[in-house]
Amino acid sequence: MAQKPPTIYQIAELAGVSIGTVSRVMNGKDRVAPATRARVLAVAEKYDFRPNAAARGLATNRTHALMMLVSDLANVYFAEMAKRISRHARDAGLRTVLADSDETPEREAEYLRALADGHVDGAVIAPLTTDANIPLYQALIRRRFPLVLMDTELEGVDASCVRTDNERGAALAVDYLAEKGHARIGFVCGNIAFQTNRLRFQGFREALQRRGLPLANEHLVFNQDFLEAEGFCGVDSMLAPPNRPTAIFASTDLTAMGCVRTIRRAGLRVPDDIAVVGFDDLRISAHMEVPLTTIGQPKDEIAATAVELLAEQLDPDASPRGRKLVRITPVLVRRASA
Amino acid sequence: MAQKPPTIYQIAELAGVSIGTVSRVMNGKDRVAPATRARVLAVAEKYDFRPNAAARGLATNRTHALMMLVSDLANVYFAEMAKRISRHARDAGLRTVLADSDETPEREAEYLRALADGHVDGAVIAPLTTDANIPLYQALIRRRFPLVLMDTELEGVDASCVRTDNERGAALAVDYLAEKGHARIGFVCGNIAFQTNRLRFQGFREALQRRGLPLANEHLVFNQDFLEAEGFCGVDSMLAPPNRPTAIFASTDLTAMGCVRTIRRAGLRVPDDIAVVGFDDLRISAHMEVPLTTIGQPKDEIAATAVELLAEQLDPDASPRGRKLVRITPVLVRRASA
DNA sequence: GACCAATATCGAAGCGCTTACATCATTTGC
DNA sequence: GCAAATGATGTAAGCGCTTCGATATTGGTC
Repeated sequence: MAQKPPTIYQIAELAGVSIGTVSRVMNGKDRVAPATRARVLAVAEKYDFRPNAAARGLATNRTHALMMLVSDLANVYFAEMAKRISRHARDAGLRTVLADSDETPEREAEYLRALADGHVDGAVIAPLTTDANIPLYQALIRRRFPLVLMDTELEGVDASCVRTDNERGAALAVDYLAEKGHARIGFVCGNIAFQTNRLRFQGFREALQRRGLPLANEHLVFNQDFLEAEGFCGVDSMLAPPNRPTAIFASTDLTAMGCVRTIRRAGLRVPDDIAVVGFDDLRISAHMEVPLTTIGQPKDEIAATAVELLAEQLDPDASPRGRKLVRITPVLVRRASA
Repeated sequence: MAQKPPTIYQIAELAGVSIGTVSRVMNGKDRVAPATRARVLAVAEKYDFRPNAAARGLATNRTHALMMLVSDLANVYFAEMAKRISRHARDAGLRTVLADSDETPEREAEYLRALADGHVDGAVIAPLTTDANIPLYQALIRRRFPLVLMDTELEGVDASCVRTDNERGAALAVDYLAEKGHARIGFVCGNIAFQTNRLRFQGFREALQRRGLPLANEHLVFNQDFLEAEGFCGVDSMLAPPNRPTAIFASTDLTAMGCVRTIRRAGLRVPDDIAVVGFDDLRISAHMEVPLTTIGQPKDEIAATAVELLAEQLDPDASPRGRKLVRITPVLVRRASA
């Protein structure tokens, strides 16, 4: 076990002041005579004094930490987001406590409940797309627990939310493809359990309609299980010659990679025979054998906004909480696959 | 801001007992009359009572949290490890606080120093391979702060450590390749700044010697910058016909993917013209266009061991701390690339 | 030089828990 | 039946900090 670090009492004693004064210099809010401040600081430095987090938390009811709850940390997208959230949180003076629900509502519930024990001040959550935990979310909101939803909104949960404008992103993809002359565009959907993917499909369909482009059922694939995350994408079904699409929009880069792989294995070329557009712009997407053309989520903007929205709610003297929905506009990233 | 949750006093009052009793039933260690326990539990349940973490921490000097410090959370390998660590930690009753040093010693130092403020009980750290922060590590050890190093050992830091047996892994790769008849085996090293990669190189060279296989300088590439992480791997240089290697061992799957890509772009086939073996066995490695043959790190075993080693140190009545080095034996995963 | 407003500092209460010890009520053993 | 042991619960002292009201000090002012 660790050895006892110095407490505020010892520092006060050593600096010849009261603990109140030490506290004030450590927090730098109140005025303290420059000489005193210097003396205290010197002692604190010398003994490597760090105010105990628990004691501070108990006294102020603030932990300076947030929980980041995602459904699968090993998913590249979430990993990238977690990194960014934790960086922005740090810049805002907050630590990041990690929580991975492993795509199970039970575990998500567990973490949601744990929020009440006060080990964090608030949470940034990429919720599972399921109704199971809606009541828990609502309870948190009712208690005015600081909360920001990321990526997916929750029906009946009046929380702030940041997400990419998925519908718009899908439209971007369709427009790009259409302008390149593609008339038969297929859609391969990542795990349909995610709201994100559903919205992308919706945006896709609408964009098609807007342009008067047809959508054949056999040009539509919906994935369900987690395997999709690795790019088993079921695109094979639409590769048969007669009515094959000339382009495919995949609702996720991971899915898109699966498509490219399958298409090439079938002896077809990307983008010559079939063009592929993904969504997300993961770090690795630029480095595939066929660098992926994709709809890029401005990840850093999303992360920054999420932390900002949370910080707002954390601010004790802020205006009354208003639900905010921030839609971030995605961007077309042209590379080789389309 | 959040609304006040109930305290132990209110629960005690409502259940008609003293706070001591409530505390005892919440912690379940001491004996309490079954009837009383039931009553308290009922009240606690009804009011959704959760003992305040800060107060608990202050009283017990335990936070039930660990810090997981890595150099880049968006690196797939670390993301996978973080997920696993956090799962095992959770199973051991610990939360995981995330820290990403972004590969800078300064930030690493910052987090190392933060450990002293007691917001976590211990740390699992994948250290940067640099001498810069050795003194900080030593200071932590001196204070007997619970610490487990992951993946890389630190000269002069007497801490427990779990890592894959990198030398052995490299030997595995060489042996496999040699037995397949390859005599000219090249080596492409991931970021040489990492100890991990250096050890893999060392193991590679030794295995070659042991088998009496030659190692030409032009069959050796060392990467330095972070780009390597995405698979820019500099393998092009050894693709010229006359003395081209027939197989390549890449010290990282990410690097191996870069190799495969480059090789195929050059119009050569993997594994027919050049076989490629990677190291790590990432989740995506199985799903590349050419599924990667690789040396698999038993990630879950590493994570479990790390948490275990830490838990040992956390246990107040454990035997005196002894430094432990646990080497996990990697495993050859045969797929298509070699 | 007395008085007042600032300014700097002290002192103590309190944050919500755990836990050692005290207390009280039962049993048990003889 | 009574002392002692045993078990259940209450009590209160911290844990290390923040913060608010009280106190001490300083420097102008007239």
